[in-house]
Amino acid sequence: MNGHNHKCGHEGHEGHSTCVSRVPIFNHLEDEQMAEITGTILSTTYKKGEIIYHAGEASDSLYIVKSGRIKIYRLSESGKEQLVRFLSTGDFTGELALFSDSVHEAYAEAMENTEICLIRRRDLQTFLMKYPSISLKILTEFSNRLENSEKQTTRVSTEKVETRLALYLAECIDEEGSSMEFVLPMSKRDLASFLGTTPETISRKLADFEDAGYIRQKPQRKIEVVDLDKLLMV
Amino acid sequence: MNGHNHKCGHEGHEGHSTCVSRVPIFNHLEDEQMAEITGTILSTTYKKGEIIYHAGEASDSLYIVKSGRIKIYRLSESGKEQLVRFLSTGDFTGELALFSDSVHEAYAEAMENTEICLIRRRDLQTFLMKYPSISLKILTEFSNRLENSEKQTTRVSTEKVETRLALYLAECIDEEGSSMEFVLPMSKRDLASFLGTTPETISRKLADFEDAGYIRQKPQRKIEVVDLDKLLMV
DNA sequence: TTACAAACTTGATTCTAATCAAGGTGGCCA
DNA sequence: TGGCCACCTTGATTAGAATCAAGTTTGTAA
Repeated sequence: MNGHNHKCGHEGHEGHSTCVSRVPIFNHLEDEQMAEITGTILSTTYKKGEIIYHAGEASDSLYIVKSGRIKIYRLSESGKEQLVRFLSTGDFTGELALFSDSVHEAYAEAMENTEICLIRRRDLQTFLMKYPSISLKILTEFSNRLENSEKQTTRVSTEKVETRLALYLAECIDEEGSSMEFVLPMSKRDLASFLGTTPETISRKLADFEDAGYIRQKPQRKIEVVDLDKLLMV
Repeated sequence: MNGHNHKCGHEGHEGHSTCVSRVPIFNHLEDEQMAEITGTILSTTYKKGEIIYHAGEASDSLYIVKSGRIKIYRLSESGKEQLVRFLSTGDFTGELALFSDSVHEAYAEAMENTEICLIRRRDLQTFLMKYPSISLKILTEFSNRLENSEKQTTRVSTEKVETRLALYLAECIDEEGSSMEFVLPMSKRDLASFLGTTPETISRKLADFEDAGYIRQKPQRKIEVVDLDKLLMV
């Protein structure tokens, strides 16, 4: 395994003690319950670009992001890369392998320097039986993820690139609150991989949107949506 | 709601009492625990073609298939239908709405006359807290489903139709055990919707495979795979 | 058993997006 | 600050698959 690995918890190490208390799947527990979990957690750091786990590797831990950003991607049967999702603070991954396969099907890569908390399968299963509310949190997270994944499948199956891109931009705006401007959270290259197309096509379609007056592209991956309605009518 | 709905459990109604004991998410429990769950279950029947739930409808129940077959499909933003999965005896659905949205995102339709067991959200949550092992079963099922869904997204995003179809046929053979022959579990129309293509293209690609000597199409949706290796090299 | 509807096949055409190719731009490190 | 590398853009071409349009087959119900 890459990265620097060490036990944490009872050493009074500030950075680590907040690990459990910060993530949604645990922070609803009582203090002493959280402390119990903290005691079993391992902490690891990864540098930008390092692989956290890769497909085919046996898995026996849940990975929780303490700080930093991670991207999860898969390789298709023919070897092409497809971006699945991004994780940031509080998100977790590795769960597929924990509950079924025991082998990772995807790749996890640190996009910047990242701190990860690890819970071993055995410990996690103990906690799940002991504190059932943790399962409810994970079930909620899973069902959201499943919903997203199925929606994505449907879009890639039935919409053309233009529409997929427009919908994606609209979702970025949604998350932004009231502002009509946002920063693309990834390179266009990655966006292409995420939306199931090529960088060239992304480039062209964005240019088309701009020509049509639906959006305005600004420096530093900033995009201003000028006419959301028309964009969504594409 | 469609279908005929009635309480079951303590009436000694044979068909119903086995409802809980037959499904994987419950049948590992003690007899009296299963009996307790059975007491809260509602049973419903649907005729072929009836809609069990539809997108946008509020959801407050988990649906378990007691007998029959169900298909789950979604409509994309532009109104095209996409088949997501099939359920048969012992499978369950409706969970997305239970753990997060509370509104269905997909449609469930009975493909033949079907018996469904319903557990209300409130009851289910009680049981999940009381018997944590149920959560583990559902988590396992979710993670499998998530894995499938992400694999499907990746395939549709990165493989051409020919490859997707070949991979699908190969998976049918896998499930078949040692036989090199299987029956397509759905119409070609549905298969097209499932694989993110059109019936015409399915028809053509299967004809191509047959011409190339990789498969043989027989009456009644039967397909014999003659050369699996070459099929997978497509 | 016939008749009808749904499912399927095949052909011709069009369209979308991938691929190939060649610059351009910008960010970052030495 | 200069140079380099990764990212991005734009153009030309090709390929894959959708669409449109007839037929043909099949399953099913009267």
